[in-house]
Amino acid sequence: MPKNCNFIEKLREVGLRPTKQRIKMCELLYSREKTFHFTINDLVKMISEQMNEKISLATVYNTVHAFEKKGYLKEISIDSHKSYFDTNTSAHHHFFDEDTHELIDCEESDIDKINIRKNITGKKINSVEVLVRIASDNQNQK
Amino acid sequence: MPKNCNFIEKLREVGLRPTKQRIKMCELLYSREKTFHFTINDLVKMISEQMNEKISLATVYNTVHAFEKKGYLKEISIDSHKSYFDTNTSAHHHFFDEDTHELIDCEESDIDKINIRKNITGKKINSVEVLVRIASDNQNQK
DNA sequence: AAACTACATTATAATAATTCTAAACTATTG
DNA sequence: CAATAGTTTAGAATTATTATAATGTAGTTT
Ligand SMILES: [Mn+2]
Ligand SMILES: [Mn+2]
Ligand SMILES: [Zn+2]
Ligand SMILES: [Zn+2]
Repeated sequence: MPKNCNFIEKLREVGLRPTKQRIKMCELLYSREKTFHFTINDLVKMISEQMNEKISLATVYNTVHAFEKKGYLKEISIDSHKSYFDTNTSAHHHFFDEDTHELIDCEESDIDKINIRKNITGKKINSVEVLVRIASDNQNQK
Repeated sequence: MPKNCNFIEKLREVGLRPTKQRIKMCELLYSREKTFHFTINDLVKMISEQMNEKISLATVYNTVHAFEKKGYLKEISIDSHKSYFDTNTSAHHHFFDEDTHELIDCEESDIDKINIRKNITGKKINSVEVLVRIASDNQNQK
């Protein structure tokens, strides 16, 4: 997604009508310097706090899924009780903090390229992603 | 989990009362040669098909979570729309077939040991697991 | 072995997350 | 400025999961 952005054009490019609601959501999701992770709940809060107008919950779901389908968002399944989305849509690795339930992106350089030796006939590999579960190290307290 | 098994003893060992329902579920889950993956729905079907008596849905949930807490089952989050459990409770890697939504265990030898170069202060690594998403290779059709 | 107690099971209700519905609205096309 | 196809909306419906509270049972005590 671009930086300063003509979101209207970006939406048109993939065949999504640039409605008021979609443009607002683009602004919230893609105006930051860094990509980030959020839940639908987070996003609804962001919208109601930072926007004057309301967006129907159904539209938030619709729009998130429309963006996901168009490759503007990626769904991350880590915690079966919570569904995360990621504005970084490339295949990448994550740390998941089991204390805080925080998702942290892993830099390319933090993990060596992974070699899959098994070949499943008729199937191609779409992505290879690592999940590193972390938690506070209580061993370490002196 | 053992092979031929005194499930009663196994349950007692971890402080779970060996009730009729729990023993039945142990039989379904731990009498097979190979470990396997299932959803709550799968399990409910298995129970109603292979058992003469019924088990309340609440008990299925309670028992699965009791087993999970005691380390007899592991929850696998891969698809936010479905919650999988695994009778293989060790940390291990998976293939996920995006066509069939099938989870396949990855042998130890199929992926090299993963080296995490990033260190997050105050946090220890609990597990490192790889998810390889696969799908049918349509390129390959002649 | 009867009684006791703590824990477990059950049917059902409640909750939470997500999707559906159908009417009202709006961006785009001609 | 129609006409049209796609979109938003409030609210209903659906689904998965958890809570409730009455009943039942395993393990222990007498
Ligand atoms: Mn989705
Ligand atoms: Mn769980
Ligand atoms: Zn990420
Ligand atoms: Zn597995």
